[in-house]
Amino acid sequence: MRSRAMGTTKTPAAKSRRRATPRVGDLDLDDSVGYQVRMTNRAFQTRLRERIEPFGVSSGMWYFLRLLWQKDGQTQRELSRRIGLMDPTAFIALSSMERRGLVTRIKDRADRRKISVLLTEHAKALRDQMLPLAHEINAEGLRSLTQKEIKTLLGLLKRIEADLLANSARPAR
Amino acid sequence: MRSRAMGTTKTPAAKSRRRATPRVGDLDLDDSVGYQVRMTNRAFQTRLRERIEPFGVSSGMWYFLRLLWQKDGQTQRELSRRIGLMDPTAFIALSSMERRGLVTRIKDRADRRKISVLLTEHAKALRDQMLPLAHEINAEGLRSLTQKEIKTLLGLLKRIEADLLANSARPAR
DNA sequence: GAACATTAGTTAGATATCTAACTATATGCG
DNA sequence: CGCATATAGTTAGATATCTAACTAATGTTC
Repeated sequence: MRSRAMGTTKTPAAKSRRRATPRVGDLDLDDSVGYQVRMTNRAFQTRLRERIEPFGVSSGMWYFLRLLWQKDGQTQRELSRRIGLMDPTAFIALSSMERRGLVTRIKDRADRRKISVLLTEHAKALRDQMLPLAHEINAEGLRSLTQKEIKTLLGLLKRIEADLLANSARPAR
Repeated sequence: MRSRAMGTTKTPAAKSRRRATPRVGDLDLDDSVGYQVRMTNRAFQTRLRERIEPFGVSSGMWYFLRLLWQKDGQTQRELSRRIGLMDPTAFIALSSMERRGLVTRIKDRADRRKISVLLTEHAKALRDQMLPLAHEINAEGLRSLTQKEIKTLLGLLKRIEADLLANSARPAR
């Protein structure tokens, strides 16, 4: 367990000089939603990586595969927008996917700026093996939660995300 | 809005060839807790980065600062454990913090394997300016949530994290 | 007390992600 | 038409993070 109220107990090591700055709110990490979201995310990422690496798929490729399994032939821009990643990130992920033989990229002849991303037969075949993994990881992480709690959680997280993105300094992507 | 049920509606663009692989559970990203946690985390990270970069502090350094503001002079290992990062990650973060004049590192004379990390005066002075930022970001992200909802959220996230880490393939860190 | 095991830190190499700035193509408008 | 603007993709460079393998110091055990 992470200790709480660390700021107020006088541990031996924290001795003498501690009175230069006044206590300012002190926000314990245990009570920080941002911190906890980060930790939970890392736990998910770690499990995901463990499961999918044996298939030669990295965690960065996973969400692209899932979108492409739903609808093949999307452009890089469409994919990056849907996943919520910046274009360069998508570019790198898709390049490495091409190198690993998961996708091919062909120029759109109607609009030559666009590039359609197409699954290879190999990547298509992975679908039935790999989609169940998503269920497994969810089952593992959510096994102690009721359906109702899951709905609540998703709702709360979406509200937070929306609120954070709402008054962005930047043009909201 | 991200579209749901994309796998079952026939969008014009999805035309002809779509019948190679059978439908297997299809898990929409909108309903995936893992995905949503990831998105919410990214939103937090982005806001955090915007706020703290002007102070010459990167998001990776932030959690170290917060721990050190609570208790100065911890070892790298203690810090990485508390934050939940691997040692090399902490090493890199602390090295860059040293380069930027936020911390100094001195060898423990009793146990010369250990290195104590100490805040510089500059980093100590940042505390009062920067801690309020954490409140601001929380306020921004959580403004539509009640205290009760926040408690619920934290509880659910911690349960998920614990469940995911519980039956880890690896020795649980 | 010498051999083995553990602990703290580090190095190396991979992936994931961002911002900023660039190229190429397409579109719109006077 | 021809220039200005917008869009799709790319490149460059920074940070964050991981695993694996290494060094150095300490602790343990017979």
